[in-house]
Amino acid sequence: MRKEIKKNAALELNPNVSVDCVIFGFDFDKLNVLVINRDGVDGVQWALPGNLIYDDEHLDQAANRVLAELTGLQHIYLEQIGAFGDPNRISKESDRSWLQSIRAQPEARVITVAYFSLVKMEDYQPQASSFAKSAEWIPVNEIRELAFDHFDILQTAKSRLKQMIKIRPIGFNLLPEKFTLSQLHKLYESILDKPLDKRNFRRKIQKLNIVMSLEEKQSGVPHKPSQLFMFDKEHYLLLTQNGFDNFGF
Amino acid sequence: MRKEIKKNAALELNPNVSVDCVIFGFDFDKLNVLVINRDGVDGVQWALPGNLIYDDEHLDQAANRVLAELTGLQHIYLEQIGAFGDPNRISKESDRSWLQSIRAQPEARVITVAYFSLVKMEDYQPQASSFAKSAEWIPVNEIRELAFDHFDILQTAKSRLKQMIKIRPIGFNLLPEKFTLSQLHKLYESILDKPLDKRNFRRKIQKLNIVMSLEEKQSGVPHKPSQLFMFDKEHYLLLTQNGFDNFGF
DNA sequence: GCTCTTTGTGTCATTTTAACACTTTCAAAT
DNA sequence: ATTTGAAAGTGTTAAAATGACACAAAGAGC
Repeated sequence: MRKEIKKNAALELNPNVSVDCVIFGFDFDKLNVLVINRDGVDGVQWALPGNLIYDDEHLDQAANRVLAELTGLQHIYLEQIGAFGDPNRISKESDRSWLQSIRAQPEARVITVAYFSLVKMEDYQPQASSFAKSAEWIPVNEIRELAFDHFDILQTAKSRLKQMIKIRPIGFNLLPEKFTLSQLHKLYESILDKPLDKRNFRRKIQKLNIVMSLEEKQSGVPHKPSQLFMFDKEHYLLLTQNGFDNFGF
Repeated sequence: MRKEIKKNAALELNPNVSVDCVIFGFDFDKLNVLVINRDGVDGVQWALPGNLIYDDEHLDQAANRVLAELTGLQHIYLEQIGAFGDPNRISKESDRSWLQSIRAQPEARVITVAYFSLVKMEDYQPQASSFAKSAEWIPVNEIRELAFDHFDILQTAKSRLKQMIKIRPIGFNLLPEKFTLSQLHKLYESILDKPLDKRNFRRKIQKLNIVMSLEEKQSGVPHKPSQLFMFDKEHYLLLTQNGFDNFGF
């Protein structure tokens, strides 16, 4: 596996530019992020899935490819966060030695372009491959440290997400087709990291016209079953494109 | 001049990563952007000030350096917009031939990291140097075409600015120390590209507590002189850091 | 049929918004 | 001295949005 990467690297990997992906997933309780454990690094040290780009590759494509290679996740809409590139970003010894083992030019200055996305956890069982020893969902709030400058990137992604939630609808990507308003509510609370009044939340969501109530209810739950909803794709997309001004909580 | 750059390039310029700067200025009437005309390109074709980074240089520093080298503008807070890097971004023949004349590796794949900033036009008289044949303020709305993918970058910067104006105070960087509310009003209209009700605007601004009325008035104007204001730096900075939720127009 | 758990719902006081027009002040021209 | 032109400055009102708050309904399991 690693050999194949090295071979390509010799041909066309750009030694100076990499991509890293922050993939958020929601387990109906809290936000999680997809991290990998690198082959060849002792002990457990999580990193965001990322690697060098090819010379003739669009950045967005590179992000999708790298994510797929390391975790198996495919067909995900990735949105750019920005470029990170402290020339001294390789400060940890474990990062340095790992690069020695995997890169043709381990000392090269690297600029990394970070991407993020929101996905339904249930639809994406991560499958580690390439230099990823494992790939797992970890609760965002439990993460204290990551390889390279990945912790910074994660923080930036989190705050970008908080910002985004106020100007665009979010949820379509994080929830299953049919969902309850309580789940959506919990999702917003997880992202904003604060409690939201249930009734006011429901009022606001309904006014956006992005959810359609189904005829169907939850079943098998040991309490009053919840009404199920779907997103109204047309309105949802419209708001995604145009954004909205006043959705502050 | 060009020779000096080439020499440094041979030593440590990173052939794959550049920075570009979108500098907005306000002339009390409309938004302008700072562009250069490149030496060695026939006719007039504007470009954003930008160039390759050095290998050991922070991205932010590189942006500041390049901006200073090309236009003379210094000590400006630059904020990152993101990375741009279509592998086919060099589509125009003029761009290609210009790179041939100036770069050690003119065909190299380049990722550019874009920055933007807001400045007081009066404080910054651009002084072209290095490979910039000229450097000028051009009204944003008159720009139809730029070199490379700079037009895309400009569009992104504009929309980022529109977004930013809703969550942070803006003006401190674009207006002189003492200014009138009408000037601030016009600035907001220029950025949002739509008319705003005068009374409602003033009410909103006052409620933010970021402006302090001075004892002083305009003089020499052929109409009722305007009250002068200053920004209340403390409150202004506080809001810059914390942002605000509801400042939609 | 009792218990447990989560769903689902309305009101009211306060704040925010958008729409709207006329008087004041100065410089310049007559 | 008077007039003219041009921008500054100011308040009200109706409609909409916000935030705070509590209890009945529905199902599963025992």
